[in-house]
Amino acid sequence: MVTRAESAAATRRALLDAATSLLAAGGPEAVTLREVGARAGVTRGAPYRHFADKDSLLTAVAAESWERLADHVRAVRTDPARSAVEKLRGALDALIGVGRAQPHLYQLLFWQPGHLNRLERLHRQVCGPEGDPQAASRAADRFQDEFLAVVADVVGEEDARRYGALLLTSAHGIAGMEHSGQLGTDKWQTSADSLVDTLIGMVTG
Amino acid sequence: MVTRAESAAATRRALLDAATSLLAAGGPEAVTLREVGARAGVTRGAPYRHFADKDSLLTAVAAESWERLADHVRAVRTDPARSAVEKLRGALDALIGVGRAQPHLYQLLFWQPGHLNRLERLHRQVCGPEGDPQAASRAADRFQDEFLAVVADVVGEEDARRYGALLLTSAHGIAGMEHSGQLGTDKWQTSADSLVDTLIGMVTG
DNA sequence: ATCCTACAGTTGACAGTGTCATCTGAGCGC
DNA sequence: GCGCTCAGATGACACTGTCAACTGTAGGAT
Repeated sequence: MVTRAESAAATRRALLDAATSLLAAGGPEAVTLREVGARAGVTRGAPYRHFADKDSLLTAVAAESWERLADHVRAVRTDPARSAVEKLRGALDALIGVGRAQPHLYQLLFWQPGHLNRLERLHRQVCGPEGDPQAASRAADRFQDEFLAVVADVVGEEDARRYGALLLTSAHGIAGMEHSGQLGTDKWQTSADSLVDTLIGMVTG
Repeated sequence: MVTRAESAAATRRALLDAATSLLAAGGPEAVTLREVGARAGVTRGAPYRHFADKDSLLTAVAAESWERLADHVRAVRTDPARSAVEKLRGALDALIGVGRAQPHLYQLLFWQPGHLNRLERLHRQVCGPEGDPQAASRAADRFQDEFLAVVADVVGEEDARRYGALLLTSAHGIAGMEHSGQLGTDKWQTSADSLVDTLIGMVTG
């Protein structure tokens, strides 16, 4: 037998897994609450016991992904076998790799939180904190902190912010352009990896 | 009195204007064919006489926006009052400016075409060309050509591709991060404009 | 002038969707 | 044991994109 809390936690986990899987397979349009519920073994109304609405569910998925990304960068950063520059490359590749392997999820990471926070933040100020949509922002923050630490190991503390912002935005842009297929053309005669090389060369040279 | 062709062209124009307006105001979710039709003075079924489906309508909106962007960069590039570096700044600001002023449209520019082309290109190969979804890609191509020419004026022909790709992806990343609100935090202590400065300094210095 | 055709636009219908009010039933404190 | 709480089920509603069938008129053919 299982306690009620355990059952509820398992359902919530199953809902998140189902949403993540559907998002990866077919984008946000494919994430329907009915299908999410079905894959989690519940019906369409059940998600509303765990998330305010569909956007909250997707925001929770984004939060988990940010957490994974932050953990990964932390693991890279504390790997004694890598040099500082190799760690930087690992961090950049991590972000771009998500864009490449899971474009829908990647888009969610940078789109949903911003879209939500603009409106929901005001909403939370009125209704009081609910803890949910903040989670994505905090997780993204943690990723940025890890990334900043990696950059600091390469260019030093005082230049970390300046170069970190440039590196992060550039990596984000590379991922986005690659995702939209505008880097694959022979017009630019380059690749994401080559651009990362150039980027790293700029801050180390 | 108006001819039938004139009437149809006017309706198509009104549909595009309505879709553009709705997109700017409330994002893709707010663009409903019923509301688009209502604002254009027709009913919900009318758009299907001009566009295959909702995605085609949005792709047409994206194509028009790419055209405007390309025209703007061309105007900047051929402005005799500006230096080469000032032209580069103008081109970068144009892209970032769209991201700032019309985030939903900006997202459409880089998201929809890539998402569609991946699947639709195969579809067109079977059903024969329809001319519509290609328009967005061609317009985006024209923008990139203009941008490439601006970059060539600064760094020379042979380095234009290499630096052009880096500048374009970086600008895209800056726009995206600013849009998602992740540049506004005091963590980075920088701004989109400041990053553009750094970027230009890197390729000119 | 009359018929005919092409076609822009209308209308009714259908399958899905997110969301909510209401109901049900089982875990758990008393 | 009783009763409360809450996870989940269910019915309903408004709204969406999409298509088949229909209507009316511009404009060429006779």
